[in-house]
Amino acid sequence: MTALGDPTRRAIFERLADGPMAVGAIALGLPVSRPAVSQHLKVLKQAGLVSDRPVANRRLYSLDPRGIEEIHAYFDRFWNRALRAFKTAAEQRQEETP
Amino acid sequence: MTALGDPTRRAIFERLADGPMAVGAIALGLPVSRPAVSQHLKVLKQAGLVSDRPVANRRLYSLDPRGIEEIHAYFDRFWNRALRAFKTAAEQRQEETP
DNA sequence: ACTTACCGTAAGTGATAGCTAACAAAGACC
DNA sequence: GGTCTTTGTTAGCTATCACTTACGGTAAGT
Repeated sequence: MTALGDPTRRAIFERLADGPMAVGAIALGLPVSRPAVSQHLKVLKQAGLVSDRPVANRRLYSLDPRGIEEIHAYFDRFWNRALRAFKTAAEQRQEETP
Repeated sequence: MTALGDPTRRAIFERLADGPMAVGAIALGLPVSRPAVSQHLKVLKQAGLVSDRPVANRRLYSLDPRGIEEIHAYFDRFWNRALRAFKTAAEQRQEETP
């Protein structure tokens, strides 16, 4: 969650949604250097959001389903809790002004 | 999205999921000072994630449904895109090794 | 074996962000 | 009116972070 706070990291993350990519391909089209992308990928990997596998000369990075599922579930729970809070708040207001 | 990158801000955000709260009540129980909470709330408000209304001496902060819905929709789209990518990747692998 | 391509890591730098302390403003209560 | 409470704002400091440059390592191609 903290890993997605940086805009550049989100850009990388969204880019990977279309499929696996090599580091150089990601850096191309981003306004930062390739080592910067490497460091961001390291952070995303430690956060469990991406996974990498070596293929020939390069390393292909892909999204990690488990990390995404984790965030997805987190926001689902949160969304429900917020809805309950709104509901009870609405009920209380209705009791105040009958 | 960037607003939820900070852990303290997420703590405030999760705290507000149980219902509206005043600034002092939020600061109580957090390891930061009250002005820090005020600044975080300002950021969250500018991000459209919380809304405030004055009640007597204090200001009650609540979650903004629109902001939450926005993030929820974002992750839903992202989740679907990622699933499509995984599906096509699996199909390609199956073609490679028949 | 040599070169080229691709990637990770270390060191260093500039900037941003979060925090505290101090002050100012507005309402409630005597 | 005076005091207390609650909150927003500012200045200043510190630490963290994102970035670039430079280097080393590995695999493919000649």
